[in-house]
Amino acid sequence: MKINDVKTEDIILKAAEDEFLEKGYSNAKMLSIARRAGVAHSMLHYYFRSKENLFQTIFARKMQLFIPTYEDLFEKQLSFVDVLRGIRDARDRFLWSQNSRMPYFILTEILSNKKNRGIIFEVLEKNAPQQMFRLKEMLNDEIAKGNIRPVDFLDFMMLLITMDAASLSAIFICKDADTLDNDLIKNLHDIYKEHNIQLILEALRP
Amino acid sequence: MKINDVKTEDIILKAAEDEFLEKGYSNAKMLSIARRAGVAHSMLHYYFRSKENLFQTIFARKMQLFIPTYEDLFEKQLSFVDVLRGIRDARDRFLWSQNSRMPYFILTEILSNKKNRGIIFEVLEKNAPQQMFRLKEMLNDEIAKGNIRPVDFLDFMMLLITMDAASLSAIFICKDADTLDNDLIKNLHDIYKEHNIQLILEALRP
DNA sequence: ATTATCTATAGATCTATAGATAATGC
DNA sequence: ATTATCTATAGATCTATAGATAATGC
Repeated sequence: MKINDVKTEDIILKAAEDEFLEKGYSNAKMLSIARRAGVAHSMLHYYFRSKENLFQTIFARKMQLFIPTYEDLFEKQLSFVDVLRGIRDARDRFLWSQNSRMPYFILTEILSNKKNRGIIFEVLEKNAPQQMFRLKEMLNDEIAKGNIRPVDFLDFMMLLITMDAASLSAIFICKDADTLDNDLIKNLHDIYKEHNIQLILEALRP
Repeated sequence: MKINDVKTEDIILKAAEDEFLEKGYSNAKMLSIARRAGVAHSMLHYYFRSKENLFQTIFARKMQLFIPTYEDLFEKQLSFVDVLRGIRDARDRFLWSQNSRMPYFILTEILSNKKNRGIIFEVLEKNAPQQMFRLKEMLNDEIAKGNIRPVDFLDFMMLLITMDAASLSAIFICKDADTLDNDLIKNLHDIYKEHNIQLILEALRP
């Protein structure tokens, strides 16, 4: 039974993930998730109690993939901007690779929902506390040097993540839209990355 | 009766607009709109037949405000970039002024929904056909001169609107978020405007 | 006589649970 | 004996409409 136990639970999680990403929390339906998973919908409640809980479980897990391999990033004595670039690349890979609706999802369901907004930071704090600490140190260093105006660390992170998610959402919408060729989309994607960092640093200039 | 007729219809429209902007199409409820408007919910169907229709009616009307006073923009012999800046400013004023959830709404309900995506273009084409024609001419001119790679006019417009709506959504989320001061938000807002145009022109370079 | 408004309710969903039945571990 | 699964259904909504009642125009 243990074997089947794990399997069913995972099948439900996968089905729920697809459903939530595709339709967002409110439009996602328990019956639809059950249908995707090929189980009776009472199973969703058996394993996860409620829709709310199923959602939370998925995204606490999903967000863990947000944590990239930061290990070596701080060993290289990189400049602040280069560290930001490194982190952004990891974030970008995560947002872009998984499912092209992911950035859009992060923006609409996580960032714009105060109740869910903390999830990202909780996961970061929990899974990469040392890296967060190092980054915070670097930020405060820049502030002390007068390169950046005083800003709260979490606000700073919020800024980075939100701008990224928004840009990638826009690119996803354009990609999915009409006759725009892939070449142009790739171009946009490459260019936004550097622009977003410059934009934020500019906005944070004292 | 004519007097009361118009009033009720407008009260419903206003209530529906608030509800749709706040919650999005799916989460908006007819009963909730009726409650906001202070009328029996059957009234919504009396005037607008269905939820779908009510939505369409509101946003066809709302989107008309998207059309700024472009009249003088093309008289001044401005460069292509400056025309883009002028149009962007008008778009920005519209998105920013109305209701701070407007950019977010445009992104999530209009742009990311294929069925609704045409609304913006329909309205533009209907209410500012000459300006659209002039802009199209300018774009094709830039393409002919080799400053911009060949791109469909509607795709180009889509790009501009989507990037703007996304950036403003991000800024709105940050604004609404935490302890970020208004100064910083204003900075971000000022800077993104020029960045977005540069980003798009860069991405469109041949 | 026509138009506007309200009350009541049909018919579809949707989340969640109760209770029966099947599968596994000991 | 315990765990997993299914069927059936309660209880809340939600959209939409039917039909009665009130308000206005002629």
